[in-house]
Amino acid sequence: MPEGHTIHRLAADHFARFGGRPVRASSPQGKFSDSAALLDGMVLDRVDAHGKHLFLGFDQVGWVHIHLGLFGKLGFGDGKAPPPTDTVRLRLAHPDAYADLRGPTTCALITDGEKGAIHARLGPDPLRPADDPAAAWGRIARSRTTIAALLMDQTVIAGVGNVYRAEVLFRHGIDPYLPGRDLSRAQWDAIWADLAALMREGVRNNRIDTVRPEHEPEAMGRPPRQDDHGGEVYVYRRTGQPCLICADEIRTAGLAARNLFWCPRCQRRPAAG
DNA sequence: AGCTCATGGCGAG
DNA sequence: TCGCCCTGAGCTG
Repeated sequence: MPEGHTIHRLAADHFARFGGRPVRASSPQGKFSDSAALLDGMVLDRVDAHGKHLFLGFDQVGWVHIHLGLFGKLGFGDGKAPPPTDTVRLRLAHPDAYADLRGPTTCALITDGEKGAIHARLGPDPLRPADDPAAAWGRIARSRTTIAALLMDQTVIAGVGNVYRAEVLFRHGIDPYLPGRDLSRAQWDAIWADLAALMREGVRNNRIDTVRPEHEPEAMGRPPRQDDHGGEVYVYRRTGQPCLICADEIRTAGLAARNLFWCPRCQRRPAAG
């Protein structure tokens, strides 16, 4: 369930549970056994997150670089850890808590230099306060690629996934097929600011909510809705359902091997000029 | 038991 | 653009 907000939350949660304390490290599944042996007994002394990349820093050893991919999960537990199941790639534990990592695309022990190379190839992250949206604008403003595809390109902007891209384009009334170069600077600045606020709230609540209070079904005089993914959204996975604002049918289409969702009425391309 | 799908990303053609 | 990697939930039989 990982977009950038999840990763930043996981970084903070790891530090809260394990920071400053020696941890036991193991790889019940086996694929990370050699590195886990190096980490065993070491102290987690810093964490970092950039986009969907999570970094756990162990002094004297290096960084554990984790990317959850589409399927990866990190599960926390309190107290003494139960016997792990055989899909646990990495277990970190001390007497009071444990964390089990399953199904990640990446789990590797890396150096400072290797970590730096990862930062260098990622675009700015709305959740990293020092990151500059101008770096992304430079790519977008001269690209013929659709804005929907650009938002998913982690070298352009880091941390946005399929939910935030669909939702932020809806919130700004932007046609997902609009080429990046046809977006205005004002639109981009508004998208960035909105993403920063939405994702910040996502970190806080550990879920994605994007529906403005005035558009909540109750406020619109409609019965409450049950979303199957845990948060309140306008268009994501609402194919065929009525738009919360205009009641038109939400559409879906494949775009770069992912499902794109949008409202054809609310997200119209500006008249050609 | 087997299929499909999921908030990702990579490399081959 | 496609196939592939990683796992688990929610269907269908």
